[in-house]
Amino acid sequence: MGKQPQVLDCALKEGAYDGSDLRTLLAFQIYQLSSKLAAQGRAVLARHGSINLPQWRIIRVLGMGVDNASNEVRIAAGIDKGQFSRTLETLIDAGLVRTEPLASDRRTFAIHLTAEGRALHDEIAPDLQARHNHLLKGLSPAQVRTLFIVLEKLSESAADLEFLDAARSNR
Amino acid sequence: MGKQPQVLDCALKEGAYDGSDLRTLLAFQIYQLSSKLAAQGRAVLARHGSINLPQWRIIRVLGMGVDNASNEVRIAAGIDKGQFSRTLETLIDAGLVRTEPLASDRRTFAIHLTAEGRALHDEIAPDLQARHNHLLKGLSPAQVRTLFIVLEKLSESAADLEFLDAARSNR
DNA sequence: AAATGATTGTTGACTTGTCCACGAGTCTAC
DNA sequence: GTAGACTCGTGGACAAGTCAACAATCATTT
Repeated sequence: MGKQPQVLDCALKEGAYDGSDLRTLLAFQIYQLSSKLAAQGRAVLARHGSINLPQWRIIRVLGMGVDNASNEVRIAAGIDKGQFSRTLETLIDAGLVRTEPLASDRRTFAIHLTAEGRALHDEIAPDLQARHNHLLKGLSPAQVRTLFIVLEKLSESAADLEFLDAARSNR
Repeated sequence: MGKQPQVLDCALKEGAYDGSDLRTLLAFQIYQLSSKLAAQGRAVLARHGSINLPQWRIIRVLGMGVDNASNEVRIAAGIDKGQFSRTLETLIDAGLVRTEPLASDRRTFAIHLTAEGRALHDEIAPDLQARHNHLLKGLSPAQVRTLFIVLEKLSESAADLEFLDAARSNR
């Protein structure tokens, strides 16, 4: 492991996070981390049968009781409308969720975990909790707190393109 | 924007980053951020013609002069072997890169940006630099430094499954 | 020198993600 | 009450990503 420095080496001095090195290209690094986490997540799920990541993301949202209205669940899961529709269909076919119409808005419906879906959620969640703990164990409490604050800010900055217009008008 | 708190609210007290709330599920948050950054990146690239994100990732690695050997470029770009092969083919067809055999290892080859590829890189890079700066502008220098240190640690933790065995043996 | 194991790139097959059109339904303005 | 704008879900089409088999090549072991 001597070949893999634990922290960015001193060639990257404080302030030198300007993207001039691949390791400081934020979008690049987030993409690579996301891919690795997805592969790790798939390996965990593979030990619990054939459920896939999109399906788990929906089960997780339902299991946490965030909301049951279809559009709210989809938004919380962060999934495209078309993909959500198709993935939900596979969960219904597998008997893991059931839906019921919403009287308040006939375009939408409520989604609930079935007993089987709840059981699968409760079976898988501990392993993903262990993964979560594993990811955080090398970080100090202050680093963890900063990380989540920063992720929230980045999520907002990632939602707009105003920087392009600013760049264009500064020429 | 009042509906979108700038920082995690006080329901998430220090230490409460255990994944019990969707906002503290690290893999989930990284996945959502990565998707948003990809969409933002596609919007930026769309202003420069028809190049796509996988192609840009390769051009960026070549433009930064990290390496030219095919496998090293692929690893640096973080792309699957099959996808890399296909994406490289589209870059060659578009006249943006050229390859030449490597005498030292006849399995591999060197990849170079053509003049046209270099010009495209130089045209696009400022907009993505502006995006990078936009992402970091709401963060303090200390937060930025912590972020990159943490991303590196997470990248390592994301590469193994030892936590599963540890969890199983603790039962 | 030959056998064996590992690496690298291509290709096929499939999964997952994105984009869009459309229809049904809701909301708002008049 | 109606028209127009907008939302929500489905399905089609395509792009992007993953997985694996195979062949050629290199490295290691015998």
